[in-house]
Amino acid sequence: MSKILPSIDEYIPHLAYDSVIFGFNGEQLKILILEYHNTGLFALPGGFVKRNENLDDAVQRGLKERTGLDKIYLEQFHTFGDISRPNPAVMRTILEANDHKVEEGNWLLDRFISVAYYALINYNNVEPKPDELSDSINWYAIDKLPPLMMDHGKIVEKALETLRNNLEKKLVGMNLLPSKFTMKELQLVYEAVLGEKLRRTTFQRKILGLDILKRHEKLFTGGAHKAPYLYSFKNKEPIEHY
Amino acid sequence: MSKILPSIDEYIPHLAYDSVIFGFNGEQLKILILEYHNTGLFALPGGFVKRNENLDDAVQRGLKERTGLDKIYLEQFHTFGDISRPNPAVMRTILEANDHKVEEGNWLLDRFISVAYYALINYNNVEPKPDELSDSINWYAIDKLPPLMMDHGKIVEKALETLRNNLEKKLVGMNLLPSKFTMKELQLVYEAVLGEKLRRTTFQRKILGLDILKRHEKLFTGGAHKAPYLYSFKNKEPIEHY
DNA sequence: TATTATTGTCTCATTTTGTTACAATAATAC
DNA sequence: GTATTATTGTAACAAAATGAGACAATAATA
Repeated sequence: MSKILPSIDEYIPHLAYDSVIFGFNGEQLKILILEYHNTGLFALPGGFVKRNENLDDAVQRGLKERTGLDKIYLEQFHTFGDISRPNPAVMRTILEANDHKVEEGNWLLDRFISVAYYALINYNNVEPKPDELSDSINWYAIDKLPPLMMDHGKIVEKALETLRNNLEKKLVGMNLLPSKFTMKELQLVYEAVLGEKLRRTTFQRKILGLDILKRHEKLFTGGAHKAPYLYSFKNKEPIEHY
Repeated sequence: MSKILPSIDEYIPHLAYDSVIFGFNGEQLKILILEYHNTGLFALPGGFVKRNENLDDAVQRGLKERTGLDKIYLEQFHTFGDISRPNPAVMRTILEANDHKVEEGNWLLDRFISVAYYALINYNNVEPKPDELSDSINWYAIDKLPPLMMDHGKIVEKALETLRNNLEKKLVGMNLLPSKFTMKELQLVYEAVLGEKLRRTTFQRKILGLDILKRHEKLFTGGAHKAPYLYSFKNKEPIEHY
């Protein structure tokens, strides 16, 4: 059972990252949360930085291991560096629940500074995979998160705040939707992120006014009503077949 | 001459901070830049984080040592973590120019991840003090910076970008002006930060509309014209006597 | 062919912003 | 004193952006 722990020789001590991975299921904004074996502890997916690895690459690597997704839109939003934030007791609990013997002074029990990133991914492309210490990884709606360990609750809060503030600017980098989408779907994303309803006509006019969308064929869903157009972002190659 | 180098026992390895300290002289935005002894190298003021010290506190401490200012408006804006960023040769040059013998493997020559902060301070309250390794610290206008070492040029760029994006929101935390100031002075700050001229009447209406200013007595400068009012930010105690 | 739900667009009201104008000063020159 | 000058505070109107509602144009179904 007991796997090999990350070694201090391979990683930079005292430095970690945590990632807030946002996904969208069509109506709600969700986040990927890990649950550790036999501990009842919930946490953000995180990891360590190799000694010869760029910080950004370390996060991409962790994200790929967990979601299978490559070259994801990632944004660093804050570095958490209070002394109070790490909790050796929590770390020890996690490790021991996994049958690791943890000697006093193990680097994993030290103080950690954590660089936090958020990612916007397409919920449907993803097959979440737990890491060695966790028994599950699941999507949770942002208003129904379990209590998170250490300061991970604060990290999520700050991620959401940053995302809300930058929504306009980050629209284009957005990966929450498939490459072709309807105006309605885009509006739902906005509403899920901002947490408020928007007016359809104003929203449509504003988005079209930004001149960042390319219009494609119509989408016939079988509903008894006029069919909406599909759009894609001008700066991205749309994948054919919706 | 040779002072004692910071010891690995006291500080967290591989972790540093750099600060972009903005000041305003009435017309231009300036930044504090260090010059290292006998090297011709220019750098941002930075430092290390003590093992039992909050990250934010470390930056406050460094700022206080360099400017004498306490409890400054500081904002963390990015963490720079590329492997290419540190340059052991540069660090060795700096240390050896200060008559330090640097053994191979010294922690100061390692890779460093740097958390970058910017500060907004009142130019006139400040008596910049160089640190042990530097022979001078000076204000430089943001469009006339000397070539900075390592990635410090990029750090400044990103600081400016962040400041411009957040100007509205950070207005209140602003310390670029004395506690009482005229509308004209405030407009000059905006123009210096944004790098563009603004229209007087629109600016005035907009700022007053935010309802964050308290109006005080008039300021008589001796000019042959109507005297402007002095204002202060509602959330800050104005210091009497302009 | 009528009905229903939803979409794209138009119109008009409201709000915000851009621009100009102008009266109200503080000093100075006469 | 009184005219002159530079700058400020604010009003007034124009232009642009946004809010809110109306409505015709569909895709299905009854």
